[in-house]
Amino acid sequence: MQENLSISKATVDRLPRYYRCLRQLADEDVEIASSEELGRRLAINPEQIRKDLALFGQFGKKGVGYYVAELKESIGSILGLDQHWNVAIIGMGHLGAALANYQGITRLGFRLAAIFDVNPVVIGTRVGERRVEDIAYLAEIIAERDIRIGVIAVPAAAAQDVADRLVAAGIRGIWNFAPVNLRVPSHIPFVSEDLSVGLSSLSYYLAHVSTDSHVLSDKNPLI
Amino acid sequence: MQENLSISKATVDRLPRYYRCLRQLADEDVEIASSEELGRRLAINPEQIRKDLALFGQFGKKGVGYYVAELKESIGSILGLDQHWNVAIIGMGHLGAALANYQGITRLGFRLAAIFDVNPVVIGTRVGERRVEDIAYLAEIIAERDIRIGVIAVPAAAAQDVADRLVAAGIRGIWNFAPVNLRVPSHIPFVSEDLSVGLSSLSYYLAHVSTDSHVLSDKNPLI
DNA sequence: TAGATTGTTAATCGATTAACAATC
DNA sequence: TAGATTGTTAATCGATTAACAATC
Repeated sequence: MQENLSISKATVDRLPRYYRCLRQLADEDVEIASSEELGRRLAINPEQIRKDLALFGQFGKKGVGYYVAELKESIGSILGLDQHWNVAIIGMGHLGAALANYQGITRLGFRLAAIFDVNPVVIGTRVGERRVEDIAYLAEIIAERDIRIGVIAVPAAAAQDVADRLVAAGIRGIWNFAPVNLRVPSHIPFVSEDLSVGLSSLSYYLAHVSTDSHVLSDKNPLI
Repeated sequence: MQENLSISKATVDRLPRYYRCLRQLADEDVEIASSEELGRRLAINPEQIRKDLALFGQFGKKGVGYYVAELKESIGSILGLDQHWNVAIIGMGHLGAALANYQGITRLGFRLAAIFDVNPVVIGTRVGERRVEDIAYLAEIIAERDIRIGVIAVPAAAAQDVADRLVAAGIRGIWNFAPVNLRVPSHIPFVSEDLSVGLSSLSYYLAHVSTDSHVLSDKNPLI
């Protein structure tokens, strides 16, 4: 894990996909996989995969391939998934509820350590194994429970304020679902999921695929 | 909108962001915006924006900038948002419910025309203005109501089957939320939203930012 | 061993940024 | 007009693909 040069965002975005694929392979009791096989499953060039992996070390065996279990562990550790960080979700609307129940978070090794809302009607209700807490105690609880990641699932208008409070409380990273361009100090990594981008770009391809069929013809540009 | 050459995925992914920004500007009653101003708001280079827009036509006025309302309409039309396509959501778990209540879908001009599930307990219940229908009638209803986009919000294990049925029913595009690599005929555009990718890459930056702070230092690689 | 497949260097491709003439 | 800002061409940068020597 001793990379010394900057890893491109494109590579970082592929790592989770490698990880998921390796877990699936492990579930299927596949012990060894070549870059060729991984590439087939992920629709990614084998060369690309080998190049990405080589940035972090020598994980394969020439003439053999990659040991699935081993590589899975290595990538998990590169992604920091073995650190079991505590996560808080802020905003218990429909989306917040979906995220609180989202298996993926715990399956990746994160712990849902707190759920916050402003609405007195919602505060105190049970969501899964947790109880919704008053956002007034945000800072205290984040510090107390060593919460590292804040998930913003509040309406757009409240998002920047929540982000500011999270940063002030010492959060390490932000996963944002509000459709706004958050302003966050540059040392705090954050990822924004804007669902409308996905739907709009799908719409674009729908609007253009029928007339300009070559737009999508060769080399499917969608993931 | 008479582009004749393939537009890169990178550009298509930026269009929705331009669109959202223009709508915000319109809400603020801003009438004219330069590529400089748009760039500041979106953290995108002005040159990039001008280049992207120029691929579709000449929307700006030299020495002046872009007329917000006009450009908003143009980009909306490029994205196909003026077509008001009918959408169906398949799977009424937590995520499906969140999507059914997601304002973004209707705000972009899509119509939620059907909601499907397999579970007899869920079928018939109200979600917003619609009633959940039996997935057994998927094909008929898609044809009857001219539904163009299918949103897959079922568990991973069921996703490929649902995709196959959507395709057989004549769906035009698929918005997939199940964490699987769907196999879909190449003429059907689809976009997959894998939330675990976003969370994992955030985790990566968290795991590496403290020790290798230069990884994120200049030119924030996150959106 | 022979065949297969990695890790890595070199070549290509595409996307971003810079520069500037055109023009409002 | 002078100043500002677009549209577009050229230069740079980065990422992907191809090729192949190393080696299991």
